[in-house]
Amino acid sequence: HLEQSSIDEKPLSIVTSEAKYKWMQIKRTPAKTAGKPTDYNYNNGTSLVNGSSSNSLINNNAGRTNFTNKQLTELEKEFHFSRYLTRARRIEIAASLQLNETQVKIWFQNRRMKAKKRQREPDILTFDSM
Amino acid sequence: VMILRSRFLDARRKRRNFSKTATEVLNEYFYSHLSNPYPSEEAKEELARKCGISVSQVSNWFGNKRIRYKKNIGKAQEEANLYASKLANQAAQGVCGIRRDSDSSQQ
DNA sequence: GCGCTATGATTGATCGGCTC
DNA sequence: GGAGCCGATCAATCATAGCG
Repeated sequence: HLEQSSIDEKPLSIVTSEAKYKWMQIKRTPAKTAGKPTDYNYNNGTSLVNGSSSNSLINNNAGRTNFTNKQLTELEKEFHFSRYLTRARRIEIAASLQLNETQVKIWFQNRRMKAKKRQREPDILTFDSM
Repeated sequence: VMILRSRFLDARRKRRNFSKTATEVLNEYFYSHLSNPYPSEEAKEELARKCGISVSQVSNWFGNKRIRYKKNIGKAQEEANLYASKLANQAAQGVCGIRRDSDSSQQ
């Protein structure tokens, strides 16, 4: 972690947004998920937004993957069965859903956090409007 | 049925903008901690209480704020200037409602 | 209403820290 | 040394709110 930024403290009285602090320069490495032995990027960059079609829509190279409804449904189903995956099960799921192991692992991690958050702050379902 | 379920379970469909005072409170905090706008869990709880929103919403707000602020660096930021002068005035008057970042923390 | 921008929420993926 | 997990965050995107 970065200690004080080189240009630390004391913004100018007139913040013309130029005085940058460390956090303003944070950049994350693009995302390396894509190509992994287990998955393939069919669909070159094109994407059909959460389609009802079947196959994944992975961003060509790096970037964020858009899971299909089918993939999400299966992952949810699995999650409700067990919140944690064994290595073996992860491999199976990844293969059947054509995702790589890391994606499945991360999905479960995020899903656990989501569940935890919902437990802390339950959804207030409002059925008005529709 | 599944379609309807997913449709209505998508919380994004129903959204309210925060009250003006809530936004004001959040902005005051953000700009008075511009060197490190990452409120602690306790600070988030305090802000949530003051604004009448949840801690998650406070987190979302800061997440969006930081990203959008960064995207606007270089462009004119009236809001930033507005709060900058507001803070300057408060400092001049010794107002201590909002304590400014006195340290140079990280992350 | 329509088009466009502002804004709150969601989520795949990254980062640092910790455990085993 | 390394893999997986957690908690926080990033960054892109979605969907609606709000304004002219």
